[in-house]
Amino acid sequence: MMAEDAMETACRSGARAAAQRTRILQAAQKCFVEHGFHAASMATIAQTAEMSPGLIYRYFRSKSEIILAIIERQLEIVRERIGSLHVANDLAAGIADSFHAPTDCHDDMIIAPLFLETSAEATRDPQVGAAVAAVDTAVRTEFTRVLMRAREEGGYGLPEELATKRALMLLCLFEGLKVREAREPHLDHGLLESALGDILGLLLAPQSAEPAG
Amino acid sequence: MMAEDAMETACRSGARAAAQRTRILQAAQKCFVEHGFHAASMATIAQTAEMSPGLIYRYFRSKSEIILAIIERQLEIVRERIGSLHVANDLAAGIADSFHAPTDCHDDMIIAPLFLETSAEATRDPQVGAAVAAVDTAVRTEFTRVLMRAREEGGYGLPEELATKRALMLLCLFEGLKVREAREPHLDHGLLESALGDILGLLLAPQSAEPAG
Amino acid sequence: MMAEDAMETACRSGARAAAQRTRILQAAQKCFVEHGFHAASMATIAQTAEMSPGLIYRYFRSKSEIILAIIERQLEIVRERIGSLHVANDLAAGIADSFHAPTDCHDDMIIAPLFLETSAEATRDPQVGAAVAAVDTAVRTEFTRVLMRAREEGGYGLPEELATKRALMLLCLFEGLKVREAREPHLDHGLLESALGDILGLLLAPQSAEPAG
Amino acid sequence: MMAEDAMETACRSGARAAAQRTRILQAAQKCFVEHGFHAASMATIAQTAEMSPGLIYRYFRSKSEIILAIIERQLEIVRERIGSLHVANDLAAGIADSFHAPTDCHDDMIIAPLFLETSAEATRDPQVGAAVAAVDTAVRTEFTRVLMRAREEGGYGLPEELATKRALMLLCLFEGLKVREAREPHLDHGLLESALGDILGLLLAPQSAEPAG
DNA sequence: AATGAATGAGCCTTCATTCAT
DNA sequence: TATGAATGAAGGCTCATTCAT
Repeated sequence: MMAEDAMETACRSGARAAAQRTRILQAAQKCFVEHGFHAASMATIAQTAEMSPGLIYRYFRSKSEIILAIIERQLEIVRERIGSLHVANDLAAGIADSFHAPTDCHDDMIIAPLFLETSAEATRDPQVGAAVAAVDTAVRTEFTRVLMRAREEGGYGLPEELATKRALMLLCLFEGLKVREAREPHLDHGLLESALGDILGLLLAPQSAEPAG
Repeated sequence: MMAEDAMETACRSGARAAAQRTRILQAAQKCFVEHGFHAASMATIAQTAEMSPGLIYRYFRSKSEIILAIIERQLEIVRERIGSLHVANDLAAGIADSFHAPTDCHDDMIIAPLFLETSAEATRDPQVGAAVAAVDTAVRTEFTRVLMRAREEGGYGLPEELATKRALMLLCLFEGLKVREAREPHLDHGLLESALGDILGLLLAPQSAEPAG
Repeated sequence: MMAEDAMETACRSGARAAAQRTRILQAAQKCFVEHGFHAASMATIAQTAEMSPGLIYRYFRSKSEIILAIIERQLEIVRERIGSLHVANDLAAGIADSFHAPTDCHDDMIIAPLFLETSAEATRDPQVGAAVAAVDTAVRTEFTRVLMRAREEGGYGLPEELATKRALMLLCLFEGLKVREAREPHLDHGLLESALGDILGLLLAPQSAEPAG
Repeated sequence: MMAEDAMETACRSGARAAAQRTRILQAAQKCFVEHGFHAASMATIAQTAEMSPGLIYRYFRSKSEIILAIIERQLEIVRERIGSLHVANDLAAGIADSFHAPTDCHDDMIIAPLFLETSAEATRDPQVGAAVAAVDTAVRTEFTRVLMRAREEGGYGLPEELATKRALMLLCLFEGLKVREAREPHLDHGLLESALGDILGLLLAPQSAEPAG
């Protein structure tokens, strides 16, 4: 009721504030991975972030805003990854490795449970649905572009129609891997890598004559 | 007063009891799809089932038992579907169609949001994790078997190692489709069908000489 | 709404009805002893009485009416026991024996937990309080009368004032034994009997010269 | 901001926390006396304590923990009282006075309804049963010791066997008084005091020759 | 007379959020 | 900025009671 700088309604700015927000988001992500969006309580998040529950509300308006931020960050990671299709040499190995990576609070990974809950939430929350659809469309578009690009330019030289189909299937495949990560975490690493090698070989092979579907 | 001594699944037996259980499960499934496992309240489920909250507990011991029952039913559907790979003629079309099917309480469909939440839950609840892993392993095994079976016997005549890899990728692909269903519900139906046709053609093609990965 | 014999508002009459009431009361008593007045549910009582919950309400208007009936029966037993002071020979042994009697549904025993819960309830429910106080006063009066009666008439020949005091103390003693029964159920039987013999000897001894209080 | 690192009894520490715990326990005791352990609701307790229901759970894990705390406190009072037999002068008056003391939330009194419900609960809850039995045994032991102690040392000079019996009977008598307090709250004070004087005179009298039982 | 399915109020408990300090 | 005590609205679940059969 005294010094009350009421002009800062939303979030804060400045280096300190950013650090706090990051701290909270990392804690929240850890809790969400461990318990899910709903089962993770603000108290637990606060404890994990080693701060008081009240303080969190200085940086986020609500729990749902934190969830949105986490989802947004996950989408951001996807956006950052767009284009990694270039490096076709060890693609299978890279993807397979990220499969068995530890679920730590790595800030640059698509965490399977978060991905799944986000995808489910997309069917309920229009805001999430729109954001997710936008990113996915962008990814498919970029995938398609890379598949169409000439081989000598680091692409795969597929004709547009085929590239569009293959891009979609690639996306499904990668997302399916996230599902697999959650449902069968002890999946054999060697099998996974060679299976990926096989299918990527098929999908990205230079086109001469298509097999009859 | 009708067939009295029927299968005693859980708490009560009898035709009436079975009908009530079904009614509850359908209502619960609807609520879970709309709000998620944890956000759906027993009160909402009761209202959807057009009964009082207390009555539900005559047929299910707890909310979590209902969740488990729903999950178990979804897994059951998967089990029932194992082997549909045989019918390779319109496989792509069939899968694509089920993609755009209405999300009604149809009792024989794998509902995308439920599938995703279940997969996420598998990460946390060991009971769910075990059930899910068991089913998935069975599916992969059956997929592999079909891929290995001779063409004249309705199979695809793949050698074992390749069949194992392709089965895994097929599973990922199908699961990825469920993700897509949630994230991009308005995906173009024709594209999806032809993309599926293309990739299934690649994966299930008769083997003469493999393309170099 | 059809044949509705509305003239039977309260309980039923007839041999069958009485038997049912008894059956219910015995079941209720057993449940109350095991779980307490509040923790025992009507469903449990019904199950114990091997009848449906609904049927109970044909014979008792409410659970609280059953509780009252049980309390009333316990008081009745007390009333019936009034006057047993006559038989002074084996009084100590008799009391001590009833201490270690099995807690079965014996219909003619003062059950310790019921006695205690009833006494507690007496401080809350005026109806119970009044009934209990009435019985206790009667008991004290009768005790006093016996203590005053001449020895040759089966009494103890105490003067009125002393008899009044001793009657009160005897009542406390007996009630204290009920408490002991609940709190120290494995109390040594021999000790109890001889302790009772000792104190009864003191209290009921022929009066020549009183000790100075 | 005051004495910060105090005794950490349960969940929280600090002067404020202790005060809150006390506040809750006093409110709970009042409610338990008025309604009984099970009939008193957390909402009522919270209202009595003039706080929100949720806050109680900051200081107690559950209702049952509160009940246990109340019971434990009552037992503690008994422990503190052990040994008051010394002061034989006005013993009868003192006991009689405490009989008619107001039932306020005095923190150092054995409240009759609580005592009775606790005793009944001892029959059902093993934890309560054990605690109660332990205290009672201690009390009897101490009573016996005092009765055996030489008169010149503030005791009553009874031989061991007799002391054991009389100690048991004294305990019953005192407990019976608690029953009486609940069942006949308007019992004549003068009568009670003189009756106690009489019986204590008998039980604690110097031993020369026992009367024949 | 008898059943047991059904109701709905109320109970214990949790938790997102606020606010005095 | 930071705390954590406090709130109060649900949430899951139980149970006395009713009623169609």
